Amino acid sequence: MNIFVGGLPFKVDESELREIFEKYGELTSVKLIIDKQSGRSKGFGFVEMADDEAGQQAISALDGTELYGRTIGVRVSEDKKPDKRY
DNA sequence: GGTGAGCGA
Repeated sequence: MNIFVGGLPFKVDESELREIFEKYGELTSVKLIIDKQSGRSKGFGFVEMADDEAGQQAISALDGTELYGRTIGVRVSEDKKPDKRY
């Protein structure tokens, strides 16, 4: 399941994001959005978990919690691509 | 820099 993660401190990277969510289940994908203008984190990212129930638990456990002094927001992500058929 | 939505195989 795809998960949106916002409110991240600009100091975290994909490796840290992965470690955080891996505590609740196996991850299949981790994407931390990097601003190409500055090369730094945009403060949010996406995490895909192998198990849907584990993803729900991760959202419930991590949403509203603090990370490096910042309160993060974790939500379910619908899709990253509109459509790829034609 | 802040409540945010990814762009590559």
